[in-house]
Amino acid sequence: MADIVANETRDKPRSAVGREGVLNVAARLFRDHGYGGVSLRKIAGAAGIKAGSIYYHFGSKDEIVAAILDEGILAVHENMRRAIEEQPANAGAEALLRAAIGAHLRALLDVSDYSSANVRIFGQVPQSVRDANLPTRRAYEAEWDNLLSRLLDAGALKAGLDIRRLRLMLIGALNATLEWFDPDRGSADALAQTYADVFLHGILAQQET
Amino acid sequence: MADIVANETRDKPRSAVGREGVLNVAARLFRDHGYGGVSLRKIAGAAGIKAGSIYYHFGSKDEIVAAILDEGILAVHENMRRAIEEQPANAGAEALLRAAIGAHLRALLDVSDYSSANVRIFGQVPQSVRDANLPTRRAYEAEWDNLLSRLLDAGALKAGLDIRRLRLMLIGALNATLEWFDPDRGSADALAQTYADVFLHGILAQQET
DNA sequence: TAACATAACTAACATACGTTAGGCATGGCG
DNA sequence: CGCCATGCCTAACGTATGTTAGTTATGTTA
Repeated sequence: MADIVANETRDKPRSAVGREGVLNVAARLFRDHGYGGVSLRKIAGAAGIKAGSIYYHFGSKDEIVAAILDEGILAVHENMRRAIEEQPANAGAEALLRAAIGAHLRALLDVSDYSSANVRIFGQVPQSVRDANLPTRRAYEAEWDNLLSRLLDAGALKAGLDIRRLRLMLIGALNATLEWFDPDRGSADALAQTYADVFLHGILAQQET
Repeated sequence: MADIVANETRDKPRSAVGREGVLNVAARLFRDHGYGGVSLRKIAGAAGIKAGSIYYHFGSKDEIVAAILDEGILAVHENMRRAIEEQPANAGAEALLRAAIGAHLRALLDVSDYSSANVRIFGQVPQSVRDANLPTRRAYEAEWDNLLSRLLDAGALKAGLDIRRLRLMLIGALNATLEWFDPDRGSADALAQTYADVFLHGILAQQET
C-alpha cells in the first residue's frame, strides 16, 4: 500500500501513439484498402508518426499483419462464444444458431476492425503469415464444428449434413457480406435475422400440396 | 495447289504468345496469387516473353486486369443464362434455381480462370478498374434479379424476401467457395447440390411437431 | 526482292516499398 | 542532478515495380 496505486494511464506517456495505436490504425486501413494497398508509410502517416518509427514496436510489416489477423479471430471467437453461453440452458437449435450467426456477423460489421480486416486480407497476405494465423483460426472453426455437431447429433439438423462443409458454407457466406454491406440499407442485426431465416428454413415457399 | 490453303493457324505465327496467351496466363496467376502478388514480369515470365513485350498488346497493367475482369463476368453470365434457357418451359422454381446455382458455381470452380480471377481480385484492384467492370457486372446481377423476381411474383419464394439482398447473399456465398473448395473432397456439381439444398430448404430438420 | 506490319527483345527510367542505423527529446527513478 | 529506457525522427539502403524508347527478327504481301 505504501506505493502509489498504479493509475489507469500507468504506462501510457501522454502523446505516444504506441503499439496499440499503430495496430488500430493499421487494422482499419487494411480493412478499407486491402493488404497490397497499405504501405508502412501510409500506416505511419495515418497514425501521425513516421515510417521508421514503426520498427520500434514491430520487427516487420508481416508482424503487424500477423498480430491483426490473430486479434481478428480472437474477437469473433470471443463474441460468438459469449453469445452461445448467454443462451438459456434449454435453448433450441434455432435459437443457438441464430445467436451464433448474429454474433459472427456483428463482430464483422459492427464490433471489430480487426475481424473485418482479417476477412478482407487473409487471402492476400504471404503464406507464412497465413500459416501463423492457422492455429487461432482452427480453434474458432472447432467452436462452430462443436456447435453444429451437437445439434446434428440431437437430430435438430437434417441428417446426412457434412459438418465441415456446412461450416465453410456458413462462415463463407457471412464473411462475404463484408463486400456489400451498407449500414444505410439496414442494420447488421436485421441482416443476421435474414441470414438465419434463409439458412434455417430456406427460401422456397412451403409447398406441401 | 498453287497457294497453300490457309491452315487452322492462319493468323497465329507459330511461336507467338499474343494478346490471348498473355491474358490466359495472367488470369491463372491472378486467381492463384491475387492482384498484388502478380507483377508484369511474372506474367511475362509465365507466358515465355519479356515484361516490356506486354506493352505491345496492352497499354498498362490495369488494362490487362480490366480485360480479365470483364471476360470473367461474361463467362459466368453466359454459363448461367444458358443453364436457365436449357430448362424445360414448365420447369419449377426449384429446378431453375438449382440450374442457376450450379451454373454459377461450375463457372467459378471448373470452367473459367477468368471468372475465378474476377472473384479473387475484384476487391484488390484500383477503384478505376472496378468502375470499368461495373456495367458488365450489373448486367449479370440483373439476370439474377430477373430470375428471382419472376419466382417471387409467382409465389414460389417466401413472401417478403428482398430480391437485391437475396441475390447478394446467394452470389456472395457461392463466390466464397473459391477460398476453400478442394476438388479432392468432392465435385463442383455435388457442392452445388448441397448449396441448393441448403438455400432452398434450410438446414433445420422439419419439425412440425 | 522490297516493303511492311507483327511480335517480340534490350536497357533504362522514376517511383514506391520494406527495412536499417543512428540521433534526439521526454519523463521517471536512484 | 544524472542515468536510462521509452518513443519517436531523419536519412539512407537495396530491391521490385510499372512503364518507355529504341531495336531486331519474322512472316506476309505486292
